[in-house]
Amino acid sequence: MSVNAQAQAPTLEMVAARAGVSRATVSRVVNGSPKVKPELISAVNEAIAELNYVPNRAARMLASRRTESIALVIPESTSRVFTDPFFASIIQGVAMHLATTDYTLGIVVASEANPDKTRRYLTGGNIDGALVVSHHSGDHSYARLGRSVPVVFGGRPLHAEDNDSVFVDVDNISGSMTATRHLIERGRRNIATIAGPADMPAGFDRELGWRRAMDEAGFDTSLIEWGDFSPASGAMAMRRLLARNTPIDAVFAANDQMALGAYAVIAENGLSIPRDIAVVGYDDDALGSAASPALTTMHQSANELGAVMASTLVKSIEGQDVEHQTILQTRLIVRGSS
Amino acid sequence: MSVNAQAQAPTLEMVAARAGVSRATVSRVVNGSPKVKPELISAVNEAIAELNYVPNRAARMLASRRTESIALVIPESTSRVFTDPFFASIIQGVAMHLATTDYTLGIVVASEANPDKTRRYLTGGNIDGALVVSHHSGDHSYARLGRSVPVVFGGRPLHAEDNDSVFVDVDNISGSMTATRHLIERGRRNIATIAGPADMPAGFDRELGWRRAMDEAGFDTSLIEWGDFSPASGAMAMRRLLARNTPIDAVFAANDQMALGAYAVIAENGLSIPRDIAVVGYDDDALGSAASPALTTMHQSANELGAVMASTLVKSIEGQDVEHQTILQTRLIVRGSS
DNA sequence: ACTCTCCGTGAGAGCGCGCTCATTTGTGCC
DNA sequence: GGCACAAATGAGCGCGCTCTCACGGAGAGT
Repeated sequence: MSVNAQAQAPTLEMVAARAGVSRATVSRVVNGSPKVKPELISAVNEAIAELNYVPNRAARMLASRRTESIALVIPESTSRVFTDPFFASIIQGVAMHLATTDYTLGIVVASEANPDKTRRYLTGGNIDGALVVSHHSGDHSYARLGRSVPVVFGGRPLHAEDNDSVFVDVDNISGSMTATRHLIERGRRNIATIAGPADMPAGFDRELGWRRAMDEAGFDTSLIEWGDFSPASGAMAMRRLLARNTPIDAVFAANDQMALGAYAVIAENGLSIPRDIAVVGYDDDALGSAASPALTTMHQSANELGAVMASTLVKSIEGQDVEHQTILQTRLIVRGSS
Repeated sequence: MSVNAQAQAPTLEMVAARAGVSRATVSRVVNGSPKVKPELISAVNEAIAELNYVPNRAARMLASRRTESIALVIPESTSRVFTDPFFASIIQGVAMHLATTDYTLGIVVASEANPDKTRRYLTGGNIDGALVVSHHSGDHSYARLGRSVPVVFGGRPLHAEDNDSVFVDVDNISGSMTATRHLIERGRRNIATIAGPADMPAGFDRELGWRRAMDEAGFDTSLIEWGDFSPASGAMAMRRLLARNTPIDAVFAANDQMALGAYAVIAENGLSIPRDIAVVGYDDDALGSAASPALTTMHQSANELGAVMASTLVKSIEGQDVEHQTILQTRLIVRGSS
């Protein structure tokens, strides 16, 4: 297969000849310049339609020095990037927003062989802007990138001096406070948490929110075990919590997957949700609503995060003013498990 | 923010001057031409390193008439494309493969305002190849696209005359036969299915596989209800099945989400999995393994599908011979629910 | 020793478009 | 009716690169 005929794609020149005008005029029409006679506009448009003309992206980039493309930089191991549903949603969200624009998306996994080449690519005029997302809040090594090209970060910067960089984040701290307070309002007192890794903002902040809400209420914060956000790790953490032989009447898990991992262990131990132990998760995964009982959770959308980041970046590329910080709110979804 | 300095990115010309050679030689080195004196190669490489040179993508595209970018065309409504985890995984899989190449990904949602413009874009020399994925097997309206540019389809083509097109598919039929036979081997006889929509290949084929396996064993195929792949629809389908008051000792659900929806209903009715009703799902969702009991399922990966499609397309763009049909195998994962 | 071949290199012509600047055409005013 | 001025259009250069082709020099053959 694939002799890739490709014929001869129509060019500006051909359209111009057909419409009886100059290239410049066609270019003006294509780019919506206001100062072209209406009759010429329609003549050109006709020619465009007849020839099935579409501007050549490469030529346009070269001439205008704008690439209409942005990079999504993910400083994580390749395998991680491409197995984690969080990143899948981010990518989807970014792609979703860009679909409404003329921008194109390139994905860069930064831990690739040649880190320098990555940086050169990013600063070498191949992209109009970059999105940087990582699970690890420490990784703001791309902060300097912002000097040569607009950058939007996903996740709060770790260092104070980064406060001139633009970022979008989900409000993990107040989200987990909300979740924990909800359990407290339900009359629970011995509220455990299955936390995520402390070196990820989502892990660290959600643990922090739980601590704050517990402190606020004057409750003990020793009931904590850590997982890695996988269902299996949630199950193991739950097992360790129960093994303490301390009263536990509620669990706040840092994500739904761990919460559902805990479900199984709670059931194994002959306990009932929510009667004996109330459970609240985080993320509003599709399956939380299908679990039995349906899982109470905090709704947040990586999808939305990606879309907002993309939209912020595009605005900033186009010279509009943008918020330096955008915090996406999460909301509590109460279901049967609490 | 964003005064976008962008300085002056080094050009081929500058590298040439610095290395004391001509542009052509630098170009040869950059593109790995075999016929350049070793000493010049290293001189050029030095200059490249010193200047931090990276080739300008746009210029390269223009001159070489190769864009190094491919389109992922998804003829579905925008909202569908960007909420369905199936597509997220496909995108991720494609991106994963392309990350190992120099290709860039553009996503096109075909139901956009201007279908003609989409087609013109695809045939207008803006991409080197296209990937077409849809849930709806009927949608091979892009078959003709293959004449101007290499195309790889996700999913089996519906029409026989399409058999010269290249596609990659997961083996839904034999996968669901395997799942059903597994239940039969476990001694189940009244095996129901919760099928997916018949206008999607995944729905249609998985239903077909169940029928074949049931026919093969001489069992009755009347125990069928349809859902839309969502957990809620699985629950409703299960409810309808139970309402028939016919003996049911197993359920094969066309995906894990519906299977887990059924879990809840089975529990509500005081039945036990797998003692009273064995359950098998499809897809190997992360949560299936965390459910209680863990869900037996068919493993398949949209991620892999995307990666294989991308790899096939790139090969075909580069003139290599490719399989016209690639069928990805699925495998049974036996867990506690059967 | 002279020509022939071949390999490595350089010169230069585009690729299709945007944009500046000169030119043409049209309009209003004295 | 002639002039100034504005608006609309066209001519042409250059973006950074690839690629063809011509050229120079080294080795081989007669």
